[in-house]
Amino acid sequence: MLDLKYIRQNPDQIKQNISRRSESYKSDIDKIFELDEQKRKLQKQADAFKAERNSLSKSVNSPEQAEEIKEKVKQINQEISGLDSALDQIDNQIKDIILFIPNLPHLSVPEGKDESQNQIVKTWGNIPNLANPKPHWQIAEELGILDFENTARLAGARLATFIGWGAKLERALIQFMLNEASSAGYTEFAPPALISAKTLQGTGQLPKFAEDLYHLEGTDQYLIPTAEVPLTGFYANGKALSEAELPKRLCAYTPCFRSEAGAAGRDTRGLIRQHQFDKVELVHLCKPEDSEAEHEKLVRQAENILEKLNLPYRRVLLCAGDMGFSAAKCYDLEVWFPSQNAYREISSCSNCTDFQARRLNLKFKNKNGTEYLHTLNGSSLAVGRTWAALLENYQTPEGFLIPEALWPYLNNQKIIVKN
RNA sequence: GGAGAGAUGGCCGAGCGGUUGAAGGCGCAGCACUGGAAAUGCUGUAUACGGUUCGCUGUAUCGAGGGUUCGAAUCCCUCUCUCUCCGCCA
Repeated sequence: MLDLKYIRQNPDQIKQNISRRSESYKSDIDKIFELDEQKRKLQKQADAFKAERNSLSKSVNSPEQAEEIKEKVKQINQEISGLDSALDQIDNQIKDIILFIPNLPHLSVPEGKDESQNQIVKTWGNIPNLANPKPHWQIAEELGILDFENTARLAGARLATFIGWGAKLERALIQFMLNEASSAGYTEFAPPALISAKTLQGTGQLPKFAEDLYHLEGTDQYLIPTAEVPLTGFYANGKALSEAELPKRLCAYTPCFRSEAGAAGRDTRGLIRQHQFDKVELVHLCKPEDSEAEHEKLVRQAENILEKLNLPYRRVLLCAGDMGFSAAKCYDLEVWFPSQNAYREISSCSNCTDFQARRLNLKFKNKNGTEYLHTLNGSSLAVGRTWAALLENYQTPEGFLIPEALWPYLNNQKIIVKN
């Protein structure tokens, strides 16, 4: 959520910046500016009436005196309730608009409307030299370690079952990723996969992206689309964190659930786009002045996983028009998929500045009072896509090789072949 | 799911219709005392929004929402959460 006070003071600057995402937000800013002016005018009037009522009530010392002012206060109360309900209405109107406006792009974010204008920051690793690379689903189904067909009958499309070494590899990757985060100083969490509408509003998935989520009928709960939601929301309990405990660096493995509305026809085969997938997520909570450095640190932590698994990847800085709703700046990590002859997203690392913190009321305390935190999140990594990338990049005619970093997690198994 | 008890500032805890935005204590900060510290003493110590001549000042907030009243932390209603007991259950 943008800062109302900041909109009030710098409407033109905000309009200019937000239109880097899309011109359509300019009129929203104008509307908010207008409503805010009305609101302050009404509040001033209401406060004056309330002050008068308070001083009249305080002046009462006897029942007789109360009789004298009853009529007067009743009139004042009528004025107040009229003004208060008008204020309420304006507040709701502002909220209805502001909750749908995305974060302002950071100054270092390049101009651009879509992914074609993203900037490749770096490229790492050697692309394997494979004659006719098979896609991961073919390798996996030949080995009998991944199933889509029976799963579709059991549960529906865009869902998979890992079997045997496939299941073990999935579990090993989770364990490996969590251990890497732990040894880098992250605190491990195991949050619920159910989350309230309120928290989703706090992190920015609601109200705008409701159709992307699974909603539990008859409740205000949803399945989490990412552990970012419970982790970022965890300390939003109204109590400010102390400056000394910052930065907080959290990690969690969770399943993630996405309806993939609007993705019909895209990535229909394989593990790239599923309704349920595993992910290890990193979240940083820090002081505003630290968030850029924390962002670099977070991306490096995710890159470290790819490097230890020796998977070729590149880092991409997203342009203003391609960033997610809550992000002010975002790096995507893209891993090489030989069968597609392309890099595909495997992690998205965002600096959300104070955007989520303001929605969640997430603050810390310093000498001068309280201040909104900056929140950052990133995958480290999407497990299913990592699983798929390993099979493709390490494929052999008979199966695939396990990268050395995972040997300890798989009883020193070094290669998976058909038995 | 059933029965009961409770929710007050960073923490503990008083208040149960008006000078209470909230006693008292703890904690924290500053000052004094000290060679330094402890102990002691004094002073200060919620948040949000608005106005401001930037000194202040108005409004709101005692789990949340609504009601009664000239006036609500205090009375009434609804909801949420926590604890205890019972039931059910991985």
